[in-house]
Amino acid sequence: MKTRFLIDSHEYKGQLDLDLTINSGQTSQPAWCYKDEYFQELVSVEGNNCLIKAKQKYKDLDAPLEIVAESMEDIDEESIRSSVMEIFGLNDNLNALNDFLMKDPQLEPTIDFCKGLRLFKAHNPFECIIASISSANCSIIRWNRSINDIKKKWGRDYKFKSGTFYTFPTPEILRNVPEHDLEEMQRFEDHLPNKFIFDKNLKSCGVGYRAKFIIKAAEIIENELILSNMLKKSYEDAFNSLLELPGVGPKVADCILLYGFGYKKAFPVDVWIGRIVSKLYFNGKEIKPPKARIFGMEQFGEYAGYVQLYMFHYARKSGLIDSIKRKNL
DNA sequence: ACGCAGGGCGATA
DNA sequence: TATCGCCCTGCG
Repeated sequence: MKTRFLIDSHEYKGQLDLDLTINSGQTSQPAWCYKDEYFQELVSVEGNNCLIKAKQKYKDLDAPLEIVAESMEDIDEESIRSSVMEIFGLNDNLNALNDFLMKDPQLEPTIDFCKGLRLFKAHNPFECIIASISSANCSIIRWNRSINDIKKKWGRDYKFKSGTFYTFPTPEILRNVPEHDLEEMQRFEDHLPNKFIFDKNLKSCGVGYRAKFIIKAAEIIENELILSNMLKKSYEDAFNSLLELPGVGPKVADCILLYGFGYKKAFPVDVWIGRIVSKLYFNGKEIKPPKARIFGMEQFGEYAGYVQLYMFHYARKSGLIDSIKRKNL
């Protein structure tokens, strides 16, 4: 089945910069592959895997969003549309957000730098959890590569004209993956082919010491059905239950809640957000992450997630980041 | 080359 | 309860 439709800018509130949204390094999933003018990714819609291709028809933040969807099964166009709206944050009212930002002199300057920037929501919450664990103490390109490696090695492959795409493996698959090459080798016992290359273990995906966290987290998630219960929980309960997962501390938990489950009041504080908050709201006096998190949640309320996204992008683009290298805070 | 950045964890006081 | 050294890899 192949479906093509448009989402017009009057169907959502505010603008959309698709490129910026996909490539702003949000900890939900790796950036979508860009090919033949479309951003492309394999997404599960109503349990069917479906290639979604997205582009803005012309270079304008109010341009209609063109969607092409390809799948084996027939999938209701409305379902695809609502998945796309969710993934690209099109249900968020950026006009209201701008009104909020405008009232705060520290945030008002972010508006010009972040036009059309939306929360890039995870299409697969489990992938988002593993991506967030992988992202700890790690650069964006590195965890992006790790997640793509994991998909290639243990996901199901789907071939389309524009290339081969992979699902993210389920928790039951990932929990059984060898942690390192030694373990991979041991599983072959004495059937080891000569000249064998050990590249189907977690460490070979560049996740480093996080490999055991990932395997253990996959095991806990499979056993305890964290995913389906998550949305019924209050933010605080969901936060605390995520902290039970190995490799998940406050920052990673907030990323999972924000990008994976849509809790917009989450305010993930990494070193940069910590420094930016210190600079903008505490005269440069160093505020430690736990305090910065509470401050952000109280100060920005339901907009906290967006404020965090906008602050970081603004700081990168405006040169603020260069001026807050720790020494001259 | 080689030292540092990045978040979480477990040990320390 | 706060602080510190370590985990792994890419980059300057």
